[in-house]
Amino acid sequence: MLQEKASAVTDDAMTRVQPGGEAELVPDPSRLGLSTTSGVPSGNEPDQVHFALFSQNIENIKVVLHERELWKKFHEAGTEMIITKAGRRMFPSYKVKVTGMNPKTKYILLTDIVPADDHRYKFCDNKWMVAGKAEPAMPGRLYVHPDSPATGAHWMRQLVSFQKLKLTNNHLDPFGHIILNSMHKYQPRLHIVKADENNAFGSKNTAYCTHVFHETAFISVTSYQNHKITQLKIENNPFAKGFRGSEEGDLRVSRLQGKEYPVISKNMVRQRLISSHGHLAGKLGAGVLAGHPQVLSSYQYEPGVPLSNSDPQDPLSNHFPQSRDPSLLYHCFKHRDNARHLELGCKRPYLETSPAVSEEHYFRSPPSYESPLLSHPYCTEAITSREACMYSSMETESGSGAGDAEDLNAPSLNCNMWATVQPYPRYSVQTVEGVPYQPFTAHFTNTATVTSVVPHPSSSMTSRPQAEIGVYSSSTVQRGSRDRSTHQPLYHRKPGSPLRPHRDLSAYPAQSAMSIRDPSYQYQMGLSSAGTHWTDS
DNA sequence: TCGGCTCTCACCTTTGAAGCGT
DNA sequence: AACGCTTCAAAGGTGAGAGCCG
Repeated sequence: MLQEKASAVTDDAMTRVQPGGEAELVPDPSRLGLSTTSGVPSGNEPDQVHFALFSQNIENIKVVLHERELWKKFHEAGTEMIITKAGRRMFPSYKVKVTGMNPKTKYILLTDIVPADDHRYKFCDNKWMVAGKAEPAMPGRLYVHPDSPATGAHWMRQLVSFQKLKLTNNHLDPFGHIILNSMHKYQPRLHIVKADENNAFGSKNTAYCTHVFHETAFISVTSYQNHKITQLKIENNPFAKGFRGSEEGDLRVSRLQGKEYPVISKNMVRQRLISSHGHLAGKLGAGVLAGHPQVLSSYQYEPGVPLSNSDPQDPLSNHFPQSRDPSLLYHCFKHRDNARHLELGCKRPYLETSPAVSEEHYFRSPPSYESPLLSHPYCTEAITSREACMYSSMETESGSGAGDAEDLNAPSLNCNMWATVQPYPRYSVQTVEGVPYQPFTAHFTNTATVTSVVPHPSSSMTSRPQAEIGVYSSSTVQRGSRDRSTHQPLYHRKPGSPLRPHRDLSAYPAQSAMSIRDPSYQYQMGLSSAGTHWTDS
């Protein structure tokens, strides 16, 4: 039942990816609760939600993944992302070009990373294989773009970059980084939430859309398993330039020779021999990474649901046992419920980090499955002197923490309830392509707060790489004339400075939003069974 | 006890932001 | 205000070794 509820609330429109990688909106009544058996919209059902949805103009928004080709390269090799205790950035970084927004409307852009499935993986014989059942999901956290909320004009002006986002395997991470399990597969998602003054977050009219770029899926690791990924990172990441040296020569040679796999350097050989000489053997052997039946089978999300868009020739399937449509998935829906969730109270917002108070304080909070955004809206005041700010709620098995079923007495469409993290397959929500899709839910409630939050344009909007996608800024950045208004050191945690994982948001007036300078805001949201937020009926 | 796998940490190089002087 | 230089934090992957588990 909960699943049905989830499906009803989440995906009411998806997009097919067009040649350019843009999303084409495809309203899907089936995801509006009008049908739960098929992802194919009938088009016959009266659907006021669609009407409302379109009135939001959300459907016009198109999102293009920046450096898509690079992502594809990684994806074809089986993208791996390092996760560390201190937090590691993603590379390639998640950057998008957004178009189709109303220039004057305010939007909030945020990302989250959800489990792609229920499996734990191991890298064996030069390919990823299912190694068992996934460990319990980490508390879900949201990364809100530091410029949020900002006008459509602002978002469309240049690339929107989430490069500051960090991944960690520290379950007690106080920094607001997104917590992942190693050797698990994840899928980043982008959410665009309409939040202008007349249609604020949490209001009845709030609409959002979710974009999923299939090629950004990755397996989290604590050290690279596939040397091809290592080489791609070294080749493409400026910070890894120092490792190019002779290795690069090897790569260059291999590329020139048109080999699918690079010549393996001494170091690589050594490394692989140490870790698993099977890898090397496989690589030097056939050089073809055949899909593993067992792995592939795990991606049959729904019996009877064809993976119509999966490309059997997609080399990715040789690495990532995933056959989803190699495209952007997208869904929009209109928020219908006025949340009373403010009453529910924010569980432990991560703010200033103080070792003394920190994790213990935070995690001792009563289990609750409410999305952090539910209990605490943007919490302007909360977002302060940290690299990342997030709100949290404790994960519960039953979802009872969300507790307050009464408060969740909302219609089937409820934008205030942003889904908790679940692997895709657990949801019966169907995309147009027949791919179950995980709803993203969270609570955005306080209009005033939202609008006063974080006004820091400029920050992580990347300017340099725009040419790559044909977007240019009227201004140029020159050495010595950098915009130092961004990432103000005032709020930059210096070494040795105390960490303050959280503080009571309620203690800070909205004016304190003035101090929000951090480039990122990461929110923690509850991870629950699908029904946690859908107990309303 | 042993071996394999996973994870952590110190290390080194590069990049870019910040600070300061001109 | 613009520019140039210096400093340093943070980014990257490497590699050794510790810890865990079967």
